Amino acid sequence: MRRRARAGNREPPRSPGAGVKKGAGDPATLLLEPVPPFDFGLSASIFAGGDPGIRSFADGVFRQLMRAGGRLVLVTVTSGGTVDRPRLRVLVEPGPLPPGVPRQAGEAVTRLFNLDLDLSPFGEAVEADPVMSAIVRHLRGLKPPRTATLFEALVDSIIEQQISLSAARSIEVRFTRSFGDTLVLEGRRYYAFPTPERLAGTPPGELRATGLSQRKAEYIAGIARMVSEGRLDLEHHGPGEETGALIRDLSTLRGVGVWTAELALLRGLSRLDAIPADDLGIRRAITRYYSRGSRIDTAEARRVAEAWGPWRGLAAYYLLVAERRGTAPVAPSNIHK
DNA sequence: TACCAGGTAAAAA
DNA sequence: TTTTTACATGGT
Repeated sequence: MRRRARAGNREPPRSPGAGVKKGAGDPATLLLEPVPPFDFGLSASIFAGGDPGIRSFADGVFRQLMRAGGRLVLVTVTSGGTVDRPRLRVLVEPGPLPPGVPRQAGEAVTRLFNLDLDLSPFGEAVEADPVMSAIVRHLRGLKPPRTATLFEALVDSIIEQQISLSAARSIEVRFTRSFGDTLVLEGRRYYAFPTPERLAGTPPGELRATGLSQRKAEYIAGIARMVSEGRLDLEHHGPGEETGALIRDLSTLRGVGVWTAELALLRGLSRLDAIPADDLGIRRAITRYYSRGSRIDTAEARRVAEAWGPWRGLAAYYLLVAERRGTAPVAPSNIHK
């Protein structure tokens, strides 16, 4: 049973600085209480340097255009708490907002930052692994972000196939700026991730113009068509469905191999037991922290990941973040099997 | 300049 | 059935 991040909108209406502020034309402010421990600055740092029109984190302020209650809203998130008593302040614009929209925006932010996730069993599960334990202590309160939809995670993962992350990022920016719905606020234009409907109706040449290969454009258009025509439902999966079964289901889609399915489930559904073990970046990170030799192969990566149990995908994310931040590995000689 | 980078499907052997 | 190839962009 997981505790839930609570929207702190239960304050009396006559108290204007807390809870949801209601008023004609006004934006709304929410207070969220993430399940501790949660380090907002650390968790959001993955978004630093992003396109300010799409998703950004700078000077402690996160901003993104999201869908809530059927409309586009700009959410601005800042931290007002500590790692052990985390609080997030969420500004939802523009007003006036129909009833229910602020609450749904809060749920979208909760999903995006995985605020309901309880990290404590993860730390306990890797206690016997001195390498991972040291990283977990170092990155205490780090939660992996999620995408708003599984569709978004799937499309991003397809774009990221084979090419470098920096190449993929620039294509993703052009892709979202080209086909995403937009909102203009205070003279700035913001872009939401493109919908299946929009992508299904986009000529292949326009998709390719963002830098996608012919193949990837076909994969994305094909999946977008299936979703928009109701032949594929990515967003209503059975919560009891096993990750392995979901990987097999997604892998039947053209353009989706095991790597893509695992990455999409990790980022889109927060299936933290999914690990794209043949991923070059993950193999490099495991090599760095667990072997120090030349890059290990997929089978060896999966063998190392076994020790992390159902948290193997989250553990891989911790490795990647640790590597990015230059966290020094503890000596592998301390590892006892 | 050439090669590699968070793969995949289709062609060729 | 197994192996090889084409593909797109950005960094080195």
